[in-house]
Amino acid sequence: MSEERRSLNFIEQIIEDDLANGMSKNALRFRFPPEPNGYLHIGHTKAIGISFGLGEYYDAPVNLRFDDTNPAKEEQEYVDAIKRDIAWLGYQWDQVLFSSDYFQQLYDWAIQLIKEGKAYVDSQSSEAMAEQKGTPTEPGVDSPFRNRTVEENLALFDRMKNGEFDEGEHILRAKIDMKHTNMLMRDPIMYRVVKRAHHRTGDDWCIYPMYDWTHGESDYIEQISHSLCSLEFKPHRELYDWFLDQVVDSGKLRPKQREFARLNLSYTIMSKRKLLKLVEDGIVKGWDDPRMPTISGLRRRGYTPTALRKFVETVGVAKRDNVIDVSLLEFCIREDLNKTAPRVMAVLNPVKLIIINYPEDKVEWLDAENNQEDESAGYRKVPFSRELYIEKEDFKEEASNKFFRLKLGGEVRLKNAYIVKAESVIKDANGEVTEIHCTYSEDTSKKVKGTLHWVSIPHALKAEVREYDRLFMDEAPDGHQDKDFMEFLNPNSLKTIEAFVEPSLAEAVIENRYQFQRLGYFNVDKDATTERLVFNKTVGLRDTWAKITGTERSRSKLRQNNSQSQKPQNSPPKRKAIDVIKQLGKKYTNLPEIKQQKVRTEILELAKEVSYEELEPLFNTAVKKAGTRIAVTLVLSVLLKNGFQKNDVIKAFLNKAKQDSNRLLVLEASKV
RNA sequence: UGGCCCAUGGUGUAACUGGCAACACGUCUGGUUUUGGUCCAGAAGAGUCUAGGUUCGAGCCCUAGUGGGCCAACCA
Repeated sequence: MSEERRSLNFIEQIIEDDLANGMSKNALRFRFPPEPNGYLHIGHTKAIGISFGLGEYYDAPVNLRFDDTNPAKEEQEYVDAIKRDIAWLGYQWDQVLFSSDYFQQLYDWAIQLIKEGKAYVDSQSSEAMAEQKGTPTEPGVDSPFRNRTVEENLALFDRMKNGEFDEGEHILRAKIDMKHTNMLMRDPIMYRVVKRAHHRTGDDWCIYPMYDWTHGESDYIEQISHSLCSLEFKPHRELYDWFLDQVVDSGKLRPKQREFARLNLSYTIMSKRKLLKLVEDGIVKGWDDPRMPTISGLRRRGYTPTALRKFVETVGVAKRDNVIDVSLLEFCIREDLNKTAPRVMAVLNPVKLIIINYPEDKVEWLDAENNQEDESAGYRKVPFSRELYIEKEDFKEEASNKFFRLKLGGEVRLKNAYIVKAESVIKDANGEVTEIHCTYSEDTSKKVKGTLHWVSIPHALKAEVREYDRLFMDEAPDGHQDKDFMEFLNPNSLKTIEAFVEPSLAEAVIENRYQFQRLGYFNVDKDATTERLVFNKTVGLRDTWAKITGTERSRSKLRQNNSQSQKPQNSPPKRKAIDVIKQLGKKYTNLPEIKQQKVRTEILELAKEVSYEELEPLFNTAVKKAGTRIAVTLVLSVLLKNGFQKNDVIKAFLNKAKQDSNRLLVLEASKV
């Protein structure tokens, strides 16, 4: 974070206030607390960015704490993956810790609560407990076991711990208030019996603490100053504080939980459970499939830590529910790769181009700039010969002037090489062009409109290129109550292409990122071997040509259309009307009567062009901008123009006026 | 029917303790360019959910309403 900082978000504001109120800067300490039950995704990147970012900014320690209180779901594999991802993002944790480190302390505190009469063993079935818990609108009722004696509770809890009971027979609950408006405060469960080996503590325990009993106490043990989590934990805060109250020592720092809105990305799902299903059902090849929104998937896709961090920073921190458009993510990776990725030439959909006046056995090794955005990137050699591949889409026998590429009789520049002119074509039986015959000239100073990328056929390397499309067709695949997110799967999210690439790529190694010129950014997939190159398409270049032709599906255009259908653009006359209203309306009330007349006339003229459908929004604008009188005049004239009877109009008006209980409106309407 | 949270251009975030709404993405022009990329210049697009109130003045404060989210797992 730089000296010239953006405005503080609300969490930073809280911290600044704490600091101003006497908290020592040295007391600042944060934590990131994932449960090791899956891989981290782009949503976690935001949480990571917030806590670790704060750590970097304040030079405060950040713990990586695995919240591992449920042995049924957690695995070492996930612990390793999570560490790997965070490290890859470039963040440094202070300590790696586990909630399971605190099992003994938590147990001791639980005993203390039992002794204080603040916790009891309940022996009902989970169904019975659910029933007496009430609903958000109805209070719960006390458990019949709520008033067991301390001795009884102690004895039962001890036997729970010793494995004398099966899962579900008994649980330990905090004794708070079954009628509390916050459901979480209705005697929450602190411990349950789980007879499964824990990935770290093995069979040491058969009772495991619940999240609420664990989280705040763990923050307290670690002396976390600010415990930041996402919005859905807001209701837990009250309980977090209650549990803290039971153990906090006045001499020590008391952690504070604060909540921010989690990140949502359009066209993707962000739930570990659902992502797991994609993996288990074989929809994707694994957690790190390049189509996955996981950090490891994004990494394999070719995203960089820089881009991801920039993205999270740009997205900001607030409490409002949000859906970030994927185009922002794409912008961030393009911005980074544009500066850093070496350019190379690759042809994905080849057609032969033969230069008839170029000697058959001649080969020239031409200089090609690696990255014009980065002088230090230098040059490489690319071979040029009589027979080349170019993209099929780059040639048309005939085309309009807007088509800057190669057409019969037209000239085009071959990137890093010469200018060629298409003389004739050879077609197969289906009429498909199989060869384009050209002549070249060595004069490269000539101005031509188009530049094409190409590869020399005898020198080209074969490569597998994997192009990805979004995994889901719907903007919010898990946002439908009536439909399962799996229904929105895109059947064509992966396309595998056999491509030809320039020979310099023989040296490419896994995770190297390149720009295939005019095509997009690609990186070497981990499936690549010394014999076989495999590339993932990270993201395409911005493509204004695709937008113009509409040949290729342009996501931004689609999106634009979508948003337009949701909220139509103003028609030209309406826009004009609004403009006039804006300009004139402001001053209207201050104008002398004669000029007011003039303004009204003008508005009336305008109204003739406005359609009935556009009336209401226009009316609202008019009321705000120019006042009720103008608005009424305007509306009336539009209605009349559209063939309404004057009496009906006035009646409708009075109705509307009453409905909105707008006295002024009534007054004006009755005047007319 | 309860409690809590939220409400600013298409999207996301700003607007210091009230002073006529800014930045980024996206969109659209034009220019440069051996990438229809980058870069440069510019434009359109909200008057801050609604209605009241306080105030000389409200996106910021108050009240009511509307809309959305979260909360009834022996998950985290």
